[in-house]
Amino acid sequence: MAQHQQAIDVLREKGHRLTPQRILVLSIVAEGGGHMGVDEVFRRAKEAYPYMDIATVYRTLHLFKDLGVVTEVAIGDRLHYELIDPSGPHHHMVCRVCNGAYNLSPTYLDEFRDTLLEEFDFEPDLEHFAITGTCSGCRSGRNTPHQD
Amino acid sequence: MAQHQQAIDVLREKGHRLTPQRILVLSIVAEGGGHMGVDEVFRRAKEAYPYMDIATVYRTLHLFKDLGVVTEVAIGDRLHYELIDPSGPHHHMVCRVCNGAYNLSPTYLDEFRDTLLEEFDFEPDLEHFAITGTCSGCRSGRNTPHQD
DNA sequence: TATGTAAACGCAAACGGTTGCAACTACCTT
DNA sequence: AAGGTAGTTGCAACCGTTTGCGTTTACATA
Repeated sequence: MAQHQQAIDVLREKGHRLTPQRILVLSIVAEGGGHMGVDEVFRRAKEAYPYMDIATVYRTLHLFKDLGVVTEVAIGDRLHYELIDPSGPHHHMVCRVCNGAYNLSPTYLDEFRDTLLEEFDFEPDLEHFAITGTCSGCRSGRNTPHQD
Repeated sequence: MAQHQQAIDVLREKGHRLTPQRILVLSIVAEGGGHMGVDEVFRRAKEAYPYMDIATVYRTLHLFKDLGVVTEVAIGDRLHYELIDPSGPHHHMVCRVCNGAYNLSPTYLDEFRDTLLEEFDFEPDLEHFAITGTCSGCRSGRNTPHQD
């Protein structure tokens, strides 16, 4: 535990209340390791505390995102959440065949951002950004497709 | 009219039925010029044919997308549709302040695609892809924000 | 032109996500 | 430690979108 202690401190500092529901959601996201879908967070939260409401999960995750303690990642048409990465921000590549997710350093997008700024004076939002595509294994037919 | 005659031919060739509803939706999207939200398509369709159902609009737009006669563009959290551009595919830059949309030539993303392929053997789906950000006018404070 | 059949429709129910509201509670003040 | 209050919760209603299903209809065939 205490992997997310600083996240709790951020809550306090910004004047938000430390409710059991918030601590529960935070610990679930923290323990999950990678990014986690809302349904998965809700399922685990309800296991621990049966009165947990899905609206509370959504509100809590949005709050954490606004406070910058979790990052929001669009995978397919669903949003996933993960504890902010202490090793710095990164993007995601998600394979639409096997659903595998890979991290991508922001340096690969920096060049693209610079081009849009120079050419069009347009500042793109590329913060927490998932690129869908087909990964190496699935392109070669080595992987078996994932169902869900 | 007949701006979308070839789209109708594609329907016939692929063995789909030419229903009045499909022709209506197609002509609405074609006449709209730029990209159009589902609600706008539905509103206009219902004006012309009051029995029109929202489910039919969704199914029809999805069919047109699969057939490649319209392109689907995510603007904010809603999908918009436009007739396939005869001058070739393009991406969109959408300003999150004023909602303005700008076309972007694929050449700007080609380099990025090549990098991902070379470095990770990952083939990104960048076909019809909208980049959110802040446009020139809004960055300088010249524009007034759009409400909706 | 009449007939048969699968495709497409309209409707209603269901889905994931958001919002309004009354009840509750974390936390500040005393 | 007790009280007051604004922030938070759970519930239910709602929104945009999708899906299941019985009915209708476009189109192939005769």
